[in-house]
Amino acid sequence: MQKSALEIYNFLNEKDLLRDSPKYWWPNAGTFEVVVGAILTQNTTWKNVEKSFGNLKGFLTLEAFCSLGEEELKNAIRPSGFYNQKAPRLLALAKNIHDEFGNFHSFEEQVTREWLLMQKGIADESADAILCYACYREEMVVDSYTKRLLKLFGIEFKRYREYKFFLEDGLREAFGDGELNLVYARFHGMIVEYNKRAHKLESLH
DNA sequence: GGCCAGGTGTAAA
DNA sequence: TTTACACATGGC
Repeated sequence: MQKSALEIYNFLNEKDLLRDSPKYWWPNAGTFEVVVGAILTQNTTWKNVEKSFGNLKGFLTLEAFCSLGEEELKNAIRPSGFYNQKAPRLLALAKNIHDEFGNFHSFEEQVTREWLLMQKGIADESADAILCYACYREEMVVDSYTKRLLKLFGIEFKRYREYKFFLEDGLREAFGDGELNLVYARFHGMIVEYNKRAHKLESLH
């Protein structure tokens, strides 16, 4: 029953789950928009994040985003919920990125996981989402879908990092260095798509 | 009408 | 360190 990370990867990879997705799965990978999306999607469906993005057209660069007022931002992100806490956290984060790194490109090259974890509103999962999909780092995201899927294979841990290392280490052996960022990015993407689909079809498996 | 969504911060034991 | 709870809209 217990499977390796590679076996789970292959199980998902056979299903062509990313057929309609971008290369890195997350929309507009490598842009500041990923940072905003990582916060907005916390305990929120992506559909509702897209509604907020629709209200933020023209403001999804670091510089433009910093020019938003708090009330203005709250209004725009209302569809994604928790807007009273997400708005100030997003503005503080954008301002800190600008003050610390100057522009998004420098942020992408220089930011560390530790720096992200110091920001209010960012914990393990959001930090890894930003590192993996905005900064192309070799960090794999673990979310509730991931834990749910691994449980189906009889795998359960207590801590976030145990899940993360189980998956990262298992794939590093199989793929080696070089394309690990892409492998991690797509692995997490497949896990999310599998759950979305499984939910729709009552039960796959 | 109730439950859940691509979580996080805080307070209290 | 662990647990409990607030945060909020929208879809089914």
